[in-house]
Amino acid sequence: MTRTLHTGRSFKDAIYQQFARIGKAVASPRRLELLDLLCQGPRTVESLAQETGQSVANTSQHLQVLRAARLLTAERAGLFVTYRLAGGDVSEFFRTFRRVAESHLADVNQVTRDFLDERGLMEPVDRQALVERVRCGEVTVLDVRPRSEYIAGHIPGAVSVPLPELKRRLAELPHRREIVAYCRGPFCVLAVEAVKMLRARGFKAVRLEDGVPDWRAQGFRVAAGENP
Amino acid sequence: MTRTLHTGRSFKDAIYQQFARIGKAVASPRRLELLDLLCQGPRTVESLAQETGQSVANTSQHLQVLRAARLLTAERAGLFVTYRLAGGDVSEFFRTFRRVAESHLADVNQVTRDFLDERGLMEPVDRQALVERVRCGEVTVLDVRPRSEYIAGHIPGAVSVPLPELKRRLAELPHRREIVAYCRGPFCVLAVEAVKMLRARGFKAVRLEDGVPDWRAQGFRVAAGENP
DNA sequence: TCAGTATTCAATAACTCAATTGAATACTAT
DNA sequence: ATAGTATTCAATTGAGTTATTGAATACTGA
Repeated sequence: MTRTLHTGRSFKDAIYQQFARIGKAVASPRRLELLDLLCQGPRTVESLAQETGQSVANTSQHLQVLRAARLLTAERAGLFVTYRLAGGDVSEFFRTFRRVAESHLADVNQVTRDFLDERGLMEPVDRQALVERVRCGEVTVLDVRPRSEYIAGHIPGAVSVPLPELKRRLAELPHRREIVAYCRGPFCVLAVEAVKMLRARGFKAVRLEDGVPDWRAQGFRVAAGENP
Repeated sequence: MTRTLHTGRSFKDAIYQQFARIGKAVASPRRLELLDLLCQGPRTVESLAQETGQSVANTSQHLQVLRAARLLTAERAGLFVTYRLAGGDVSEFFRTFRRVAESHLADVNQVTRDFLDERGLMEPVDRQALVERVRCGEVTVLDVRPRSEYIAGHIPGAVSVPLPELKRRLAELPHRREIVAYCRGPFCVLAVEAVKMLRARGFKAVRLEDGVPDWRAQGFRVAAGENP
């Protein structure tokens, strides 16, 4: 009766080996960063390399690993190759992954607190109320990510002011009305920097922790294109 | 202006490195199998080693990796150490992981088809209707997993008949009424084997692809303990 | 065709991981 | 205490992964 000892062993081995392709793909910090960035929208190899501070060759190789695991697709357009998520469920997967890391790894919260939790920036924002207040013009929503990410998808009504431009575009912002700044998500520094700068100059600013994928996952509408 | 070139680089590195702890934990087929088994309920090291066909030492080491990533907790009781999921969200994470693998890796479906999709076993079962029919006594639900997994959690009304016992307990089963067999989930062979055996003996049997975690995730009640 | 640019490939060296082995530890029951 | 069992540890080996480098390829526009 060796039967029960290896019931479908070769099948199990094959299945878990396939599953591990996904696991191996998300086992490297570099690749997780690339995946996170691609959750914001499609990008070329070079722009990803620049954003992450890696060499182009290294970035290209990591992207190929992610593509081999079918988490990304690549498309050549002229000189450039654009990578994008292979589907909406990949973005959901990344969010689940991030949530597990967040809730199980105390170190994540420690690191985050050390870097981000300054000056009471962590007040939670009521999303449903925010939608209403934007519609009434009671609040200005600021998207401080690079413009290409804004175009790929943004919170309806949000104004695009990439962080590097913020300082010289302060005149465009209302001094009385509340400003809600958001960026890529809970672990992105852009909105935190923006809020710090705005507050230092007397604006009434708070941070929304959501990124666009989080906003979408909560069932809210997402706008695409150049306009708010 | 080197500022923008490495905005919060050390923070990002720290965060993604933490995320990668989870990724590395699920990068090994062996560990994924252990995680899958633990989604069915707590188990000791030795029973996991036996189930997976691995040495106890190797199993113990993999379990410790999963524990270091905070996906599992361990508790000693006498001679035995019992490992269990560190939280309900780990089970949800595994389900998401599995779904991504399933929908993006064509090979997973190929392998599954080769092993499981025989004799039209793949008809889908209507879950909501199943709940009703169980209540009315129109159908018998068979849990063919090991008894300990049944006790840890099962579909309400289901009868526990572990696959190795099925052959000699056929007399307990109704010949007219439909039998729905389930096991650990869509990639488990137990229920498939059960249905094959039952059909060969003239029973009217179908397979429910869900495992208990899937059943629970769909919002259905799960029963615990010895009784249906 | 040629120069120029974005991306990929191939080879390498440093590093990390997986499975095995045998020994050590933790605990129970006698 | 002692024997016996479950688990963990430590050391080893071979395999796999990462980042780097320089060259090759793919494409555009003159």
